[in-house]
Amino acid sequence: MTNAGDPARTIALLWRDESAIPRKGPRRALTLDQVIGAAIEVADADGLDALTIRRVAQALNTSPMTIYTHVPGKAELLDLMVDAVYAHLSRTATTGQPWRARLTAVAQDNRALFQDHPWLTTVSTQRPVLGPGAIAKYEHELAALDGHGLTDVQLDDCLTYLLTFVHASARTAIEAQAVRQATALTDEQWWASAGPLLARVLNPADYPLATRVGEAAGQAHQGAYDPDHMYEFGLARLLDGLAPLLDRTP
Amino acid sequence: MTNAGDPARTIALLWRDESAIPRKGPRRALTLDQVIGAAIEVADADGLDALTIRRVAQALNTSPMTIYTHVPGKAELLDLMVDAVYAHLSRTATTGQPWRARLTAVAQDNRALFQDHPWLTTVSTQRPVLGPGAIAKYEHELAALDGHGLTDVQLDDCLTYLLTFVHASARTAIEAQAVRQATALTDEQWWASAGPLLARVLNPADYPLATRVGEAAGQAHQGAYDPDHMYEFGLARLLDGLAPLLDRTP
DNA sequence: ACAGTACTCCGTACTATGTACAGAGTGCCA
DNA sequence: TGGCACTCTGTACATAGTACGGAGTACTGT
Repeated sequence: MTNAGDPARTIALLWRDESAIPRKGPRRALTLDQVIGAAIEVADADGLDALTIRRVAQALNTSPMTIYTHVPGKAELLDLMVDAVYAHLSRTATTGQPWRARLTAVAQDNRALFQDHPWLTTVSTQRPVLGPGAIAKYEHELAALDGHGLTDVQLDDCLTYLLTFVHASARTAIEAQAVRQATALTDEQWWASAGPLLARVLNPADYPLATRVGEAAGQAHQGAYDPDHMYEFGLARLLDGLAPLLDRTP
Repeated sequence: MTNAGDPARTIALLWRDESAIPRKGPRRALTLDQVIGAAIEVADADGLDALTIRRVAQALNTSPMTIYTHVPGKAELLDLMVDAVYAHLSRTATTGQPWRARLTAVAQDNRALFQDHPWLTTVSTQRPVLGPGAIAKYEHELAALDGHGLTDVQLDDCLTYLLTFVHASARTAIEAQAVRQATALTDEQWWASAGPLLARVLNPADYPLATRVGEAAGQAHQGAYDPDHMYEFGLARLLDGLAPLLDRTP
């Protein structure tokens, strides 16, 4: 989805390169930031599916094609949206604290970002968006890992590993919520409808572990995946896994 | 995307419930499995975006609307596709081996699955597809974790944690590849185009860590994220993180 | 045997979306 | 003051999912 078209144009837009701004023609009624802001509002409110050029234009009281005078296409608009929310990421200061606290804060900040902008879990961000927001975020997060004798490559590895985890667990959480809304069924209702049917076709003796564990997990998390629990559990494992690398220099 | 519509209908389809098969009307020219198979072939070859009802119909030499006599809609078709590929997952036998080997095998099997069916990383699988393939997969994978004194809930937690990791890292790998194909640029070409521009707008002094580490990581992985390296690194950390839970009973 | 009816198959058509194109108007620069 | 680069906008096209309805088919109860 992201990163289509001319990289030069995208980078000029991301960094608001003055030299790329045309000097002729009528005064524009909107700024780029207004377009990006409107797009983010739409996506925050109704998700990526609802993010259409027409919808953004409507929010800005203009015509769809006007959007294209600010942005080459939808893919570039997404890149700009991503960088904009990265720029506003809350960056908890944790200098001097132990590494577990610092990494927990980084994870927490990212988790909050995904909660505020659920669509962010959905956009592909390969060939990472190289805007000022993204770079600043990277700088801040690397700082949380610095000073433990890691090589530069390891620094990047550890951070990527952490962010991948937060991304994935946020994605799961958001998806669960989205499905619930889309279906307009609570998990209990869904199970009430699907459960009996499943019982008719599924023979527990064929899948002893699956039925036992599935039931136990379902009970424990009241009928569904529990995103908060998954996050807590995963983060604890993740930090334990990094300990051998980070506990050398305190 | 997935899990829309009537859960009862979906489950009946997933389990090929005989009692849900109509007894009247003309003999059908296609079986459900043919439809699913054709859909999987399309998605394997050209990705989820290319998976359209019209395309599946074409592959089966029939009309688009005929597909709808087999499947209520595209969402249900996706559920069926997911369960079908789960059913064919390679299940490496590892009974008796140490837990690290067993979990590595589970991860590897899933990784291979994602490589064979890249679209699988993209489909939302919340409110997990409860078909025979998915359950059999769950049963097999739980077995790899069983016998270390974990509670049922912990069993589920650990497995989910592992699968989330494999899913996320596969997703990153696939996305990187997809972008490369879509852009028709190699990473070197892309950087050649974007690099100089970036150098003009980005002041390295503002982001010392980011530029240093970014460059080091870029060099080490020859210009881009290296999915294989990310997977190896992540899996090692992941197993280290699970060790405190699993090393108690051998 | 025969009607009724619940199916399958499929052409048509509606809606939504990204975006190309072209025309009209506007304001900087030589 | 002309010219041209640019903005704004209406129209239009291609591609989706899928609702609808009609024609034909085969199982069911009489």
